[in-house]
Amino acid sequence: MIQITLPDNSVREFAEPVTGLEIARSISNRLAKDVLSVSVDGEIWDLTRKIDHDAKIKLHTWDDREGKEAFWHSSAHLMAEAIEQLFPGTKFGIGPTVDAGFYYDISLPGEKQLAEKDLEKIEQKMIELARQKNDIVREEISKKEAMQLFNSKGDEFKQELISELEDGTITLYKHGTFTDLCRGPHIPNTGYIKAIKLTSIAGAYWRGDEKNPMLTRVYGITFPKQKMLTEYLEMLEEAKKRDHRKIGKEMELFAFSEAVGQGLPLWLPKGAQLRMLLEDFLKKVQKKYGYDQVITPHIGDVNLYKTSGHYDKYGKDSFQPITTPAEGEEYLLKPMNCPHHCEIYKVKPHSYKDLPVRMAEFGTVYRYEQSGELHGLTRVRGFTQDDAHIFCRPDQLKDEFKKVIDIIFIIFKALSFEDYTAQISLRDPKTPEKYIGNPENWDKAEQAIIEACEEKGLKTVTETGEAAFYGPKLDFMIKDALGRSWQLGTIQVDYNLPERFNLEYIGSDDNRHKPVMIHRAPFGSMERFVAVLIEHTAGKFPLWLAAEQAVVLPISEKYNDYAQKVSDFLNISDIRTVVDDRNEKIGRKIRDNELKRIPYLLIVGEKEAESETVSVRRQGEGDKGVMELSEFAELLTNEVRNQLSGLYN
RNA sequence: GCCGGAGUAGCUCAGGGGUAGAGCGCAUCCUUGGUAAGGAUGAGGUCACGAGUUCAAUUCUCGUCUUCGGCUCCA
Repeated sequence: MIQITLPDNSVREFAEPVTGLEIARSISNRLAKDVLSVSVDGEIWDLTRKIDHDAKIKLHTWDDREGKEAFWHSSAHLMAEAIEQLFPGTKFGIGPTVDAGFYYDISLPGEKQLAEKDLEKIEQKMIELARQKNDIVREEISKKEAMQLFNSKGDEFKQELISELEDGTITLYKHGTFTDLCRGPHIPNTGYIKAIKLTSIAGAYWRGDEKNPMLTRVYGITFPKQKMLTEYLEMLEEAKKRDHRKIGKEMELFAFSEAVGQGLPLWLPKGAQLRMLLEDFLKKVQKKYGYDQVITPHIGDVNLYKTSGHYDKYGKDSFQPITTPAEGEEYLLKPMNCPHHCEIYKVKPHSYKDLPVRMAEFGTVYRYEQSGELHGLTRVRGFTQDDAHIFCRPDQLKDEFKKVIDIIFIIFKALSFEDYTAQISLRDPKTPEKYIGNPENWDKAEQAIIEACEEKGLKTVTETGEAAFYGPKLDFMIKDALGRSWQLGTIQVDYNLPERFNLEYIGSDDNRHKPVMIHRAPFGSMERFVAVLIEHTAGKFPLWLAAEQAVVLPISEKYNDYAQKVSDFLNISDIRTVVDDRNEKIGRKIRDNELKRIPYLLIVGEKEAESETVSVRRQGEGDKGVMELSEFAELLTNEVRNQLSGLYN
């Protein structure tokens, strides 16, 4: 008797070894149709593999990551089969799954290059092969046999992979005419794959090392239903519409100019307005939390960055030093603000009573990012960090950390960022050489972060080995409406710079002590934050951030004067208002201004002019009825105040 | 930086060895209108830049720059 325990702890008994598929069938036919893979005592198996011992299992369908992975992994094999049939002699690297789909790294025979046109041919072939419903069969093989097999195929990539595997653990998967070295698991047969889209071709170095030959990487995605592919493609279209590069151009927020240089954003008036509103908001919050605003230059003596250690780390990847008429004098565009802030700390001696010192600056930094890495506003060569450094006593660390978390909460609330994850990055104790500072301090800092998060009720994920070389950190990742994850805010503990800059305070014991530094940037950088904000809101910013909060639309030119009066009144009431006095019909003005994403449209004609009112329309929501001017102003003021309540409470 | 696409009007894009087209936007005029596109006329382009092939290049070839998708690197 074999006892199979299901996730709900119910137990099913089978007289003989049983496959995942058979178990699913014993539960329901529907499940048998949907199931893609099975976990057996935590290990993911093929559905067709016999379970010959008592086990805890879980059946995975398309709704589970494990199910999708088996499906896409099999799809990668199917693609490889199609490519091998179309281009005999192709060598194969690796073909794993990714977040959305899969890829396979291949090396085509001779000088053959794959072009976009070829993708369609491969898709066709894949569909043809999928329809054959070939069983995907697992086979255990000795290392020697495996080597011989791929040697006969002349595939040095697979041989390299095999050479690193242990004998007795090597498995092959076969279907149709194709055999691959693979750990699995796979779906039972290729017929499950109904809809196929190969999405792109890219170059990729073998094993991710630029010293190795470059392979051709083919990306694709597949689905068990045609309809799912259609929906996926529609979702991609939706994502394109939200792209901050597109919206930024459309709304005239920012631009790039070849004449100025790659990766150097130009903030247009409306983008600058948006950015300044964000900065002013954060400045107010920071003031409330006891920060002092400072200002430092854009360049600094190269020795400053040698002291800080940034020269070693960024020097070769950065803009080259600026020389001066003086012999041997060199300056660097600053890659970081912290060295300057350390020097500010050193301007005068500090008593333990002065701490914490909190220094904030919207500091613009320059880093020579690789040209291929530049991307809209999310990765640029000159950007402004909403940087601040907190110099505190070790006993203040946790408290200060908690206060920074509070600031981040206020910001997230003001921008309705609800779906975020917080990641604690700790050092990897196995590689102490990667980190500087003594382990005792590291322990204290890591503990302080963990406790601060707990006390703030922050749900976190912990990643070991992801810490910066100088200290552990807490990062905030925001998911946009399409589920893509972006890293924004960061809080980092640093014992390194106080050491390097020899920072001190006089303790109550009259001795000199080293302060602890916290680096923090709730937005991360203004550029990236605005990019994410654009994608999150699709350009429909919350009222408090809209460059134009209301637009007055006169029904005809006869009411332009009244419209101007309305606009003047609202502007005096601190509501950013403009007038659309173009010679157009009201329907046209409504359409154009809706598309400009202005939150409130105020229609004024004969009735409104007589009664000193406005007819209010909310962007995306339509007619809201007629209101007194003062009533409308109050409505907006309250809405803004409500959005910024974190600041005022 | 590497691999592969792309660069035509302000924007989105079509075209193609004989010096260019659409829609939107813009300008002027008509229209003076009540909740998502009123009408007419017109102005805009060294077809990214440089070289080569050719009687002739925006079109073909090469290089450069920029940009897009990846890779690598990285806050």
